[in-house]
Amino acid sequence: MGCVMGFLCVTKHSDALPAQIAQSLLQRIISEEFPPGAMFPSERDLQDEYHVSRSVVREAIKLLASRKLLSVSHGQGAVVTSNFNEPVVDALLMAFHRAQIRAEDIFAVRALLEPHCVALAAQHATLQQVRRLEELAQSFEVITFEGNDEAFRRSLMKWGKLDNEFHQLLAEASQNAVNGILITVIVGVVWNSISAKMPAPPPDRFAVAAQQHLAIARAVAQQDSEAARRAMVEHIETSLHNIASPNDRVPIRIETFI
Amino acid sequence: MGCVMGFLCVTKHSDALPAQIAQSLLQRIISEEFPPGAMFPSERDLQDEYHVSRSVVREAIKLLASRKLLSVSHGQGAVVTSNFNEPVVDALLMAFHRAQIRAEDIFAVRALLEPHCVALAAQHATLQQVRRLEELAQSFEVITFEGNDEAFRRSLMKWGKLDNEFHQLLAEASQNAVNGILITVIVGVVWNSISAKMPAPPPDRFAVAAQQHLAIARAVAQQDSEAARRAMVEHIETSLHNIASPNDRVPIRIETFI
DNA sequence: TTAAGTTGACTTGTCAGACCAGTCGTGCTA
DNA sequence: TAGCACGACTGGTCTGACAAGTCAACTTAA
Repeated sequence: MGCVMGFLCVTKHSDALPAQIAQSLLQRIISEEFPPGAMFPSERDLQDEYHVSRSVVREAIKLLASRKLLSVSHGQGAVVTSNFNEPVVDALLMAFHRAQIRAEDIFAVRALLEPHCVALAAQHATLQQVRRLEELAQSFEVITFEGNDEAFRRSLMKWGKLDNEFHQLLAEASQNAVNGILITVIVGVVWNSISAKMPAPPPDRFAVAAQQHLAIARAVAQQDSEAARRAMVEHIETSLHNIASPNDRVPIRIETFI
Repeated sequence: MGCVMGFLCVTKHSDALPAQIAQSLLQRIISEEFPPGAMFPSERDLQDEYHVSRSVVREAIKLLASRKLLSVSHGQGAVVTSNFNEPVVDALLMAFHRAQIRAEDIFAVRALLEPHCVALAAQHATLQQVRRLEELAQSFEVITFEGNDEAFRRSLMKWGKLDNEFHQLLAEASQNAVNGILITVIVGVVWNSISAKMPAPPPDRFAVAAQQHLAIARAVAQQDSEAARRAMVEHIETSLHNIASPNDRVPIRIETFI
């Protein structure tokens, strides 16, 4: 009763039991006692271990799951996911929606971050990263945007997935992890939100973007920072026009937030 | 039973009741049916309204509270906070800790974002914003960093609060809300995390920073974008040396995460 | 009249135990 | 051997009870 962690036995019995247990569990996740991918103890087990009721355990688990640190499924149990970027995307999406951010503003920031980042990447990218980058850049070309709306959405999703990886890879190669996380997160916001509602543009728009991806990859491969920077500036500008109108607000997709 | 929103009555009874209700409530928060600061319905009321058990309602509320959209206190009830930036700070803190971000990397990104931002602010700041900026810049000077460690922490906290507002105000004045949110969030990370563990530096370090704040405010007041940019570059550099060693990792404060 | 204290009607927090509802492996049966 | 039924897990929901905190209205004493 109010006795957390057994021996630790917090006597102060007036404070958020679920939060305390969630904290304890989080610490055990961070310390890799429960490494990513591992099975999490069942609610009944935790109930016994912490000597609290199952409701408390459930709320604690819910707390962690809402941060996407656990993935729980009915009948099976919970597994540790240790997903630390997605919660940022979710929260940022919310903040952007709240502030009625325009697509234009997002791309203005990207136009600041990414050229700088790609210039760094041109200096620091490993051979392996360059190879993957070129591979990715080439795969944009084979995506076709013909057909009805449903086919367009499918293609768009494929494109978005590649685009995510492309920009994320560049960010990683820049050797500044903050850059990496911010760009990953912002690109995530763009694809999670804005692009979901974009109208189908003329197909050749994407051909231009595909060429730009190739140009960026080439410049990075040649370690030409300035060319890379220029190519990225151009690409960001094109992207804005491709996937949004400047005054588009960030639409919220509540279903992904909870 | 499994019948959400009364008339809506989702017959599919196999999926995350609490999440559905949290979604519904979130929508009602966003639509300002429950405006920020307003009292939230009690658990029993919601239980009746949605025709589910209290456990389900509690979990739904917990979901929203964990996103800091509600603030619930024992015996009183829950109030709507609509706090959309803090969740980003929390999540980002987590992501940074996970990626073992160095303080240096954070300040490298600030050195990219903030000078650009302050240059815009110099062009777009309103008279009111300029006044407040100068007011803030002056109040840094009167903070003294003498005395024992506890006194130092108190002064540091006061400084941090002002610093937060100073940089946030500049970000707002830049007229790019994305910039505003990102900078607010990053400054939040810095003050929430790194500065909590900083050792007490020689007091005159802060005097230099105070002077820089004044220089920035002056440049913005004179609408001199370039001077503002230069002053900010210098300031960011000083700040890094003031509040962290370059190789400091972002420490995690789990207690604030849950 | 005023100040302090008590009571009661709220609120959220926790507990216990029951049952429903999925998932998966075991072992029986055809 | 292929397929099915069962049982032993898992999480999901419901119920009703009580503890614990808060606040306002009401009483009581100065």
